Amino acid sequence: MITLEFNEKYSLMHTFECGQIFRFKTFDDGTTYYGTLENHPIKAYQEDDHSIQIETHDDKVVKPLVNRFFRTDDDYLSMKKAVQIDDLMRTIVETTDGMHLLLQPKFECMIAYLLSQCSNIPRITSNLEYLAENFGKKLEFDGKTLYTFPTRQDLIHLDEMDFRQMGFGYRAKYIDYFIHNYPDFLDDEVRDSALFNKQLKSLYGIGQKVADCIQLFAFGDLYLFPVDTWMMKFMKKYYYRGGKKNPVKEIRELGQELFGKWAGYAEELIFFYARCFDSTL
DNA sequence: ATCCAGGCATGCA
DNA sequence: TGCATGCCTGGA
Repeated sequence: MITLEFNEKYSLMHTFECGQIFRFKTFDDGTTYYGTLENHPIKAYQEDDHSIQIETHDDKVVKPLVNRFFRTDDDYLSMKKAVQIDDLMRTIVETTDGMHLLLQPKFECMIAYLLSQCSNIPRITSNLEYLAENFGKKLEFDGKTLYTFPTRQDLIHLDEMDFRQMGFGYRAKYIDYFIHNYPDFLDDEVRDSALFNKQLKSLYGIGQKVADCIQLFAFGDLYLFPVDTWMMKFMKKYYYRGGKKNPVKEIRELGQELFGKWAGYAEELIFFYARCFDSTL
């Protein structure tokens, strides 16, 4: 048993349901979630508002992984203060209270966001689960059957046609290309954030939005403000006052101006709120 | 049924 | 640099 304690509220449900991650599942309406990290089974349980408990098969090995994954070192209270720039943002912070960003395993995260374009959460989830169930490792844990996400080596024998048959559609060629042309820069010890963003965008199938999501969710660059259709609708309605038809670039920059180094947190709080709590969008 | 999703590459001004 | 178009496919 591993206990993670926080000064602030930590909501497992908000964290796993906000839309940043796809393959953690609850069977009890949001108190307990099951998933995997690397080759380890993870059961996460909401103990109280400020602490969660993790069960796995090897606490000693998994402890550093969950600390990293659940971002236990984030200065969440400073983030909340910084992001509450007006009444609307105060409402959003209150509504989504306890939602934390995660630091996701990078290979799975990259596949997930390559699959995300013109798709939706249920479909992305089922695409990822198909990969896990067919090419990952099966783990029995706490009465549940869990599947690890496959490594690149586990998928290297597959090609575009295989991925098309899995229902990936035109995204199949991006997955195929990524797996067979895995770039060295992803494993560089030292990263320059701006350069890294360009390097990601140079990959086949990765544009500004997917690059920002990968860099935010799997590499932890919290200042990024990914702009998808939800963010466009939200920002046009509440903050963006330009007149351009397709102001993705300006809205991305506006997000960074408004929320600074916490723009990534702001984006995810807004995304969750826009999708689940604002019926006018 | 047509239309559109959590975008991107491509071709063209 | 900016904009239009096609892309797989499942769900409304």
